[in-house]
Amino acid sequence: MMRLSNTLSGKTEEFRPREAGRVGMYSCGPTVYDYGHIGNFRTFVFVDLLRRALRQSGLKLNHVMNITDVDDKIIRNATANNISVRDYAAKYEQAFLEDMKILNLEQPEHVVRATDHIHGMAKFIAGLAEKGFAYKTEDGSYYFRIVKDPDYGKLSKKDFAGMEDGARVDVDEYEKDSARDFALWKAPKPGEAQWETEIGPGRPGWHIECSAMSREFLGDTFDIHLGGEDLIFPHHENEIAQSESLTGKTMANYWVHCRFLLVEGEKMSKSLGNFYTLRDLLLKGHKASSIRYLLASVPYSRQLNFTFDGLKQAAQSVERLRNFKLRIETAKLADGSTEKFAQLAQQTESKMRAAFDDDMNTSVALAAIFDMVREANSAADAGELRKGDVAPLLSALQKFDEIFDVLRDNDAEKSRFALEWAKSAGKLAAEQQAELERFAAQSAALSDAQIEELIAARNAAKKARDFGRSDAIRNQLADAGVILEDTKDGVRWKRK
RNA sequence: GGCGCGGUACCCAAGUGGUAAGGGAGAGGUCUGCAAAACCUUUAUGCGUGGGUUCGAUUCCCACCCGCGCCUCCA
Repeated sequence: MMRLSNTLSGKTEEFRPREAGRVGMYSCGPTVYDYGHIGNFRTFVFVDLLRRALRQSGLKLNHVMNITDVDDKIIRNATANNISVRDYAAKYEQAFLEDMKILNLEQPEHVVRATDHIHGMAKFIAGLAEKGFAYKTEDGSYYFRIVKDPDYGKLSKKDFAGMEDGARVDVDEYEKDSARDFALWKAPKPGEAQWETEIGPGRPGWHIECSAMSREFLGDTFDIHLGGEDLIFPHHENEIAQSESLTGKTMANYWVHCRFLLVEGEKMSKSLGNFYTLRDLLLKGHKASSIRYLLASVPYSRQLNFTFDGLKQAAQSVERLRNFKLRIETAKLADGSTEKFAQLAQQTESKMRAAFDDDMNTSVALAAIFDMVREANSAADAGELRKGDVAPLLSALQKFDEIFDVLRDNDAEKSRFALEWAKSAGKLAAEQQAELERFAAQSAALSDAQIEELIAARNAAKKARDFGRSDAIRNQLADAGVILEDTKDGVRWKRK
């Protein structure tokens, strides 16, 4: 059974789904006002890892993720770019979905747009108003009345009881009863997106969408609510206030938050010049798998220090795992099998399972798989590995990759995608143009059969001790992006 | 100021009241016509500093120093 850090209780707890074998979870998705940055993706990678681990442990998932496609920033940016809010948001929603694919993030069972559920939100607010938790101001906005909710602050551990209502009201907040009250519904303003609803015209506040949509898809109470740690307050606190005030029930049993990502030890920010979108990194030549690996390698309950050195290290680590897989898949081995490898593989699977169960400790899971790789490599070097040993080892690798998903090598096509995107957006630097051409040349260049043919020719040349010719072939293949490895068992090759 | 997290080798990073996982880098080696790649071995008498508890602390307690987060839009 998995243990998870529950912000609500402040403890790491056994995860017990409400319904045996099934888990209902909600994760806060992106606000599509710009391209996603690596901080965003740390959280999304974590959510993806958790999804996969829960499923691997036998649970059936019902996971909802929202896309916030109307908010202040979107409206502001759309206005600045002189396009409609709808078109603006659609562009970045599309980009986000592309980025998810680049990072091998699975699609949640339900990806829901805020603007497709406006009426549900209006209805939700009407319900709150009916119970006295919401009030309407003169301009037609609605606010949540915090003094009505004695539990307010329970997630973020803030004590609002001592704050006398009115004593600290900011004079600028003229419309609200209390400075702490938050917007549920914003009255229409000229030029802004707005909807006609039963509570009047306007647009939803940020917090209400998650309350309304989670309830619609998951019910009054569900198992896990996920998000970045910065959402604890006010966003998640407000979701709880809205949902629990309306239904009188617990909204979610487990509130799990991913810690922040730092860049070179500092908070990522545009002013510090250490702000990177996923696409920035791909255009700098980093592989999608390196990025996913690095983001996955540190447990979510710890801050992750993202560095370019770390990214290189991650690339090496991924290579090591891929090379091992290639090695045991292609090795020429004697028949038979050895009990110790079956045991090793079995133990590795158990260790990984235990690591995931222990609050998604990905570091420990990685240690387990690398231990296996080292032991199996040693044995293979010593000639102890047999044909029958390959299957259990591959099985353990597969279990690993069902969660981490870094062994498939489709990095080149993803980098190429990013380059082509940059080209169409007019952001392509000269060296990136060259890189793009190189990709084009490579993919057009050689078929597998042609590669095999050239390798055979090189082998023949080597046998005839015509090293000039064999090296020329090796260079030709290298130019085409094919890397050769001479091993005891013959030549192994892979595309770069 | 309030609340919370962390300081472990050159870098990233687990972990535990009983003597430091894993990865990367470096060094050495195996393999090779050479090279690359691959693989192996190796690298912290010590886990921010000072006290305390204990037979024993990196792990618990106290103080201090440093870094980070939230408290306002933010993954």
